[in-house]
Amino acid sequence: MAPNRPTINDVAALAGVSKSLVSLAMRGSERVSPESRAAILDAANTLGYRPNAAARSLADRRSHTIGVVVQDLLNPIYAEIIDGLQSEVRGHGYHTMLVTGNEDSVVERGEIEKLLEFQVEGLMLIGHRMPSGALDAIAGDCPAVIISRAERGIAGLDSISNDDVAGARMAVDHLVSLGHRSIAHVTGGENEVALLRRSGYEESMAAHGLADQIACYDGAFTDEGGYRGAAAALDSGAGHTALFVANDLAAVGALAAAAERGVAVPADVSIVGYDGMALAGLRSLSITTIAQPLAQIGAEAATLLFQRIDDPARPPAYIGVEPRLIVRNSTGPLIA
Amino acid sequence: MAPNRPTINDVAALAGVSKSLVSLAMRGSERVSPESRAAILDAANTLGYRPNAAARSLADRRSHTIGVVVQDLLNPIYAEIIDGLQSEVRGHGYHTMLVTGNEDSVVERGEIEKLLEFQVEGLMLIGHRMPSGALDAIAGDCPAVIISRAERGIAGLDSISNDDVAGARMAVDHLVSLGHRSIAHVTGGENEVALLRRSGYEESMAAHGLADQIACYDGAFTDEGGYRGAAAALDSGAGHTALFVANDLAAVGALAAAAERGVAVPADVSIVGYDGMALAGLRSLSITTIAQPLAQIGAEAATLLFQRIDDPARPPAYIGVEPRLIVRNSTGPLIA
DNA sequence: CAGAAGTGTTGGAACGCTCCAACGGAGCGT
DNA sequence: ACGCTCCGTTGGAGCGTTCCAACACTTCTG
Repeated sequence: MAPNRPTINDVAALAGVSKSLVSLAMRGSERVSPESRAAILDAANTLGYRPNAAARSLADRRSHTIGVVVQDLLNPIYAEIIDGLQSEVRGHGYHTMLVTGNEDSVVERGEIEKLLEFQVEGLMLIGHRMPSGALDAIAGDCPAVIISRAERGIAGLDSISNDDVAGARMAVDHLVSLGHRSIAHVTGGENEVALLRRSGYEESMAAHGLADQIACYDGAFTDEGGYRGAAAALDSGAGHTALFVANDLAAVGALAAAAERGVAVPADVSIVGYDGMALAGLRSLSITTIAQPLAQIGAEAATLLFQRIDDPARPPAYIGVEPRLIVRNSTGPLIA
Repeated sequence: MAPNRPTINDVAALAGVSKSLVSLAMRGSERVSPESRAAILDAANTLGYRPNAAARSLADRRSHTIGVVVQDLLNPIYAEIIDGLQSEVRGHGYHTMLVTGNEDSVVERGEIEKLLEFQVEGLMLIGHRMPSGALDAIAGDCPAVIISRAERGIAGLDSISNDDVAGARMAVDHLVSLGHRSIAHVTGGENEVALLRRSGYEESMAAHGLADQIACYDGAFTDEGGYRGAAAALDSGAGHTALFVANDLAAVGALAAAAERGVAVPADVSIVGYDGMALAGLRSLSITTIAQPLAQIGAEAATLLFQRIDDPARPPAYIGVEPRLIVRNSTGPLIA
């Protein structure tokens, strides 16, 4: 810890120029003579000068930072989205500030507030749990994009997500095409995405004339939640031959519940997950899933955000990306 | 986007007091009369005032922020550590700024530089890949703690890690006690932690009189790396009956490689991982592992950091936490 | 060879906040 | 009535930057 960090004035003094010129040189301006530039860089170097970002952002009213709020780091799909995000954001010369909401909308609101105090120039909310009223307010303050949830028509707010209802239908369609009829659903809880997937399940079941077979078991978007829901389904005595589990993480838990009960997958029960997280694709899990293009979602979200930063008045945009069925070894034909 | 964000002066004008008093009130000072406080809060509210963090940190030279650099978000163990961290940091009234190094030491250095420009008051490096020279420099600039790697004796730098060598020995000891002799190691690459685990493996093999059985296959700390290394080990024709894989993520990949080859685990080959990530414990994977107390590591790291912030001159501290063997279903006795 | 057009450089104002010394007025004791 | 303290309050300086108008030179232009 240097007793006192060198400032631009120290550099200027050492280099024998004015602070203005140092400022110019540090930002790589053209209009600094080679000699001055060399002297300045030299001085900066020997002093260990580092520009103060707070002062900079105060002076030019730009923080060059965008805030990313992620619901739950423990779900690897968010990490995959963030990976896609980061490179895009860095490419635009911005810095990212990542905070977690801890699946608690109060904490989440607080963290967002903090980000706004930092004058972030844009906000990306990944898998948020906020009521839409709050979103309204946020969008009024700062360009924002919602990832993983469709929010159409809120002024100043763009969103990108896959079509969860369609995806859920694809899962059921797949199972039905394999001959399954008693297809249960392990839910992801009460959040919006979970509800969409659930309604896709119900719709598709009804469309196949299986309305009477609809059975939902409470779960969550965690391995533990999937375990719990699947355990309930398997222990119900209803004789389900297939499970559509709300997400991949939960599907891993469901696999565990099956293994624990000596229920073979897919011979006795087929399991379909959702999200397409990389881990689920490994041969040792090999979970059939409805995959979202995660990295692409991250990258496109960034694009959306920068477009809005350029033109804040632009009408709200929504990008829907297509989920895709990936058949692996956790599903198989119904064995009569 | 408000055309112009309200400032402390706007609030002061509306409330009919001075900006100094607003400043006091916003920070919850005792010495503001109830009437003034009410008027100020009211004005702030109707204007939608939000203090500017940049201006604040410029003025009082404190950012109230600590920077967290994580190597690779895709490895869930980091998420678990960060979870432990965050609550501790929030509890101290600090905010955290999280960036990823993308497993590239140049990017990592750049991100750290950015954090320092933001005047973070402390730095936590999780699983970093920097040469120690660079660490020296960083520690000179800012209180820092290294997580997951022991760095003893660098002034101003604390560190916390588990004992990777001892952990690796435990893994081998466990396998030997099950009767295995041809125990191969799938490495985690050339980084420091991977090398420690490797040397623990070699030491323990030698100690058991199995020096001639030592066999390392190149892998990485990723599922794909584990897959690759395990594939090489299983295809080598050396008849290994056990694999010690550098981390859990890689062990998942190793499981996949085994499954793909029709090699039963643990009947044909036993597999031990390292880290204790939550996912590995699920019944469907059930990987025997050397577990680190992840959340505890995060929390203690935060404690260490705040101690150093309080007393920057304190001699460097190192906390070693004990890894622990967790036996699951991926290991079993050698079947002759 | 005067005036115009650059080039490189400069000091000062501004950004929005916190800190500090100092203020006036109320309440106290003498 | 006087000074004293205490309390709530205030204006101004300062934090480290960027921006801007203006500067002194040099180099062109007609």
